[in-house]
Amino acid sequence: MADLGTYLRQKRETLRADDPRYSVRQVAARIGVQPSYLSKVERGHEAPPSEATLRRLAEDLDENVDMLLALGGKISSDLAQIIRQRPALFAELIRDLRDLPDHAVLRIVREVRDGNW
Amino acid sequence: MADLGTYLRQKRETLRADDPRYSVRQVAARIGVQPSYLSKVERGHEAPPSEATLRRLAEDLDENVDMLLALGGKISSDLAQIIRQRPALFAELIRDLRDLPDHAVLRIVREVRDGNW
DNA sequence: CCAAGTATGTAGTATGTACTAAACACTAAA
DNA sequence: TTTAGTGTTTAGTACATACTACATACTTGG
Repeated sequence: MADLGTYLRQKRETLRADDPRYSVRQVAARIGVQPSYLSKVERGHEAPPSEATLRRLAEDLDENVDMLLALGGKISSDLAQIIRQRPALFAELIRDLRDLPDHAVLRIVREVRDGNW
Repeated sequence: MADLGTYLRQKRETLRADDPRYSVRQVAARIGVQPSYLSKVERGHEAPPSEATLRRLAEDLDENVDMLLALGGKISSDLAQIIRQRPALFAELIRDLRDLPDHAVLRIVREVRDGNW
């Protein structure tokens, strides 16, 4: 997978192709950071932004928050909290799911959602 | 649930009841920190230690690592990495599991382990 | 009672996180 | 040709994290 900076730049440039509102400066202004900072993040000259800033970026660029956070080396604080509430249980489950293919995990998601538990 | 400091002190004092090697000084020496630091952590006068230090503590006190990390507001880095590899998928699953009772989650763990997927 | 071991108080530090602020250099339109 | 917008460079900052080092005070077995 691409690193955060590369991914952000690519996405922003794509949006910018049909909308000039997606310049570094204007995106930065909308999400509340300095353009110089966003520029550095996109080029990997700066560590990934905070969770709050990544959330605003995800919204502005219409991207999946959990994905952007992951690229920034972070995990959504609401997920972290859920895990911390039952650490041993979730740790066991997640480690067991590490090698399962996507479709198998998705099947579990669906079963849980259907209430078969 | 108790906070990290209280929990650590309780556990250490319990061990110390039949083994003088579990004084603040001696535990601190074994896990490689200053006794003053461990003392402050146990009394909640200091922020939780790093993941590495919590791991050494867990081993010395024979405690569950994921639990101590959770009490310290952290998530094991290996779990974080597993989640970051498939962020959207795991995010969905974990949020769906939030309200499931322990026994239901355990059933999933067992099914995954039995290879019924 | 005193010496050894115990816990704790106070002060300070190195590194990382998450940015800001201002200036600079380029491009294209009016 | 200047001005409005673009991205970038450089320098610096406020706060958090994760401790250390040393001094002080308590406690308990011999």
